[in-house]
Amino acid sequence: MMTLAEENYLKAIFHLEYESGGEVSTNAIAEKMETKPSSVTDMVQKLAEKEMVLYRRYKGVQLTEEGKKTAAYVIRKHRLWEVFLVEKLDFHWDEVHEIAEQLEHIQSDELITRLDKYLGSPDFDPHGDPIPDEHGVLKRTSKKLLSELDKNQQGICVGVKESSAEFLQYLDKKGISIGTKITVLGKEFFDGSMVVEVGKGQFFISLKIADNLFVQTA
Amino acid sequence: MMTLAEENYLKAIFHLEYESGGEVSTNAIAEKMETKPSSVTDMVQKLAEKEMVLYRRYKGVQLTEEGKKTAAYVIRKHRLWEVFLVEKLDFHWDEVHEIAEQLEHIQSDELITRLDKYLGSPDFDPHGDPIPDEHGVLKRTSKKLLSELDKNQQGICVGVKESSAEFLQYLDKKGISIGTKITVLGKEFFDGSMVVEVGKGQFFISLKIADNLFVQTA
DNA sequence: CTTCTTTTTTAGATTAAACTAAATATATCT
DNA sequence: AGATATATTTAGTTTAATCTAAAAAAGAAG
Repeated sequence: MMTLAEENYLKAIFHLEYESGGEVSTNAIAEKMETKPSSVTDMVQKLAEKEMVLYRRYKGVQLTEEGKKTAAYVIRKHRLWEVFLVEKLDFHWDEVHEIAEQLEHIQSDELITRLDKYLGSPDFDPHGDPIPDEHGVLKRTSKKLLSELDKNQQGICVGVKESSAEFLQYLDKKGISIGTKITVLGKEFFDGSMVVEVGKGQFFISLKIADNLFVQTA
Repeated sequence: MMTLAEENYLKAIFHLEYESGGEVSTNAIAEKMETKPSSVTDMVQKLAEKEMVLYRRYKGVQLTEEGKKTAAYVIRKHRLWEVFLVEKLDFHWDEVHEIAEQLEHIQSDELITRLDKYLGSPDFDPHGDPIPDEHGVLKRTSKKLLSELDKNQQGICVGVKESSAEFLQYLDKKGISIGTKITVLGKEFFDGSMVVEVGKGQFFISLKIADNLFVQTA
């Protein structure tokens, strides 16, 4: 069995591998986990003994198949709970992360099987991130930043990159929430600002905003 | 903040105080927690420093008001989650204890407020035990064992004392589940066996069965 | 009111997960 | 290549929660 701390490390390594493609460094893990590199070394050695990662001193870490499966399952649980919190308990999408961070460690396969069915086996969480299936496989997603869209393209808002209270308030004011369709009417080259259409309105959006908003394209 | 272990000790002490009325002994706690008395002493001293219990060496322990409130809240969370598991996820009543044992430690007042509302603010859990309200107050319950009923009395099944798979199968076969009305038609003095009416049927029940079934009386 | 038993506490050790400080690899730069 | 900087690991501590074994207090019995 995995401890809570071990599960959190596996999750962090999983995300880092996804971002970088290859092996993951001790420092990168330490930064993501908000801990010291020496603590990471300790833990990584324990995970290597449990055959959850391949570890070469001074070189880096890589998840084994077993490690990947375990990490994906924790992420699956996290995202399913987020769906539950938003869909059933009416939480706002930016309030659920910390609670899901706790719920993801509840140990009961039966619970997750039933929760998944109860929620209608969703493919994405409230932030637009894909939910791994029972085998740890992630659905391919076409999620990208609004700033990456070109003139005349459109996308559906699926989440935010960093959610400060002010930013979410701004979105509310502009009538943007999950599922809102956004069309790029114009794009300035020199500062990346845009004019977008949302519902019946049109307005200006700065790069800072467009760089912080995830959309899904067709 | 309370740690997971501390919360479990408070819960155990709460239940023991309820059973015995007065102060609780180190040994009693050790037995309930399935741990050694020396571990209990350590923990009880920590809880005393946090002013969750009153502790007099060699004498015993007693919850403070703060300790009672904290324990009742953990129990409230446990029982609300049990309702969720049975009502929403269709778990059987005897499968939910261990999962609720984990869920009860999730820290988020907002979560519990919303969960309670979502479940319709239930007063009892699937075992017929009362759910403490937001202030830690327990609804008075008239829950008793079926074996305590006299001839011609009736009760509504609210739970079981010890739930083995065989026993629950037996109940299923006889058409008894939560909410079933049971009327005592006759009671043998020398062995405590009964004849009961359930729905349209009448049948014989041994003391062993009647001693294991909780009913609520008017 | 001593003696014996039981209960409770103390002292010292262990494990998981973190930390600090020091040592050792690896990487970079002139 | 040699010097310096950076990354990583090791060694030794700390804290929470447990344990075993030994000591001390309380309760029971003659």
